[in-house]
Amino acid sequence: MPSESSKDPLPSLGELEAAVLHLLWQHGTSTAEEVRARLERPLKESTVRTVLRRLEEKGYVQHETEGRTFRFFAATPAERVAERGVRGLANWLYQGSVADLLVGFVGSDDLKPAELDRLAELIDRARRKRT
Amino acid sequence: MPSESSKDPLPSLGELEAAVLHLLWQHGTSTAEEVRARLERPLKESTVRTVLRRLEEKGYVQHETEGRTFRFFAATPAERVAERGVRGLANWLYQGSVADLLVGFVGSDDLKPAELDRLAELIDRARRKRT
DNA sequence: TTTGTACTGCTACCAGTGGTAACAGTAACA
DNA sequence: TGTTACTGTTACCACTGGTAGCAGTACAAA
Repeated sequence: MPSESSKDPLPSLGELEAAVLHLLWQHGTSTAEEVRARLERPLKESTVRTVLRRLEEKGYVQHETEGRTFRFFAATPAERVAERGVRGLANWLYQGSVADLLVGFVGSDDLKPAELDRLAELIDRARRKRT
Repeated sequence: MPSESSKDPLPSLGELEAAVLHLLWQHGTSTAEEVRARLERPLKESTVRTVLRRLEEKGYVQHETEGRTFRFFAATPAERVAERGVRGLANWLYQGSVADLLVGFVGSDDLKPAELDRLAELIDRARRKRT
């Protein structure tokens, strides 16, 4: 897949950037030091702050100031990233048809019956809401 | 989304690489010159051949020799790329659960009614088949 | 036989991105 | 007032992807 879903507003992420964003999703608002402490890799704090700043420039993260300390939080929920990703793939491979993209999955053994049920219900609810 | 679904065997593609692969999917086996002629951008043939070679190194493309000419073709069908892509997203965002990925996606209100309908139908069919 | 043409093989260059980090400045606190 | 905790800025390096030139080689026409 292309590294980026063409020119949509969510740029792609490196591995470390992704890991940091994950930590923010998992643990909520955090300081740079907290993020650093949670990372597997032993990194300098300046490294972590650079990554956080880049994530912020890319729009994935925001921060608020508490005293003189920055507290970072994810500006983009995982669902939105999921959506962008799926839509990017669909655009790239199937002229934007999400259904075409997912045909293979829904038809295969990838989804357990319970999951299918859950999806069906969600979709039903979304459809009702939209009428 | 991360530029690559971690360490899976299908590396990410640049924009031109993606365009070339698309042309191979669309038109089937082609020479470098044919690919070049079909690209919107006016590029030197050596450029196109470099791209083809890189795609081959990455495993997306293969070639056969016809006389002294290389004929390139896509080694990976679009469906496989789709699968890798979706699975990569699921791994990254939802510990591998494609169902969770879809749940977040469907819940995000961003699907058009027509897409919802098609998805609903796909899922319905899968459910019926599975009983 | 020579030479032009059509290919491939190899190499290069440059810009952008991401990982990693040092260093300088500044506010606060002991 | 010196140390401590932060932020701001800058740098460096590796890798990737777009773009392309040039050398070599084989075949075909003259």
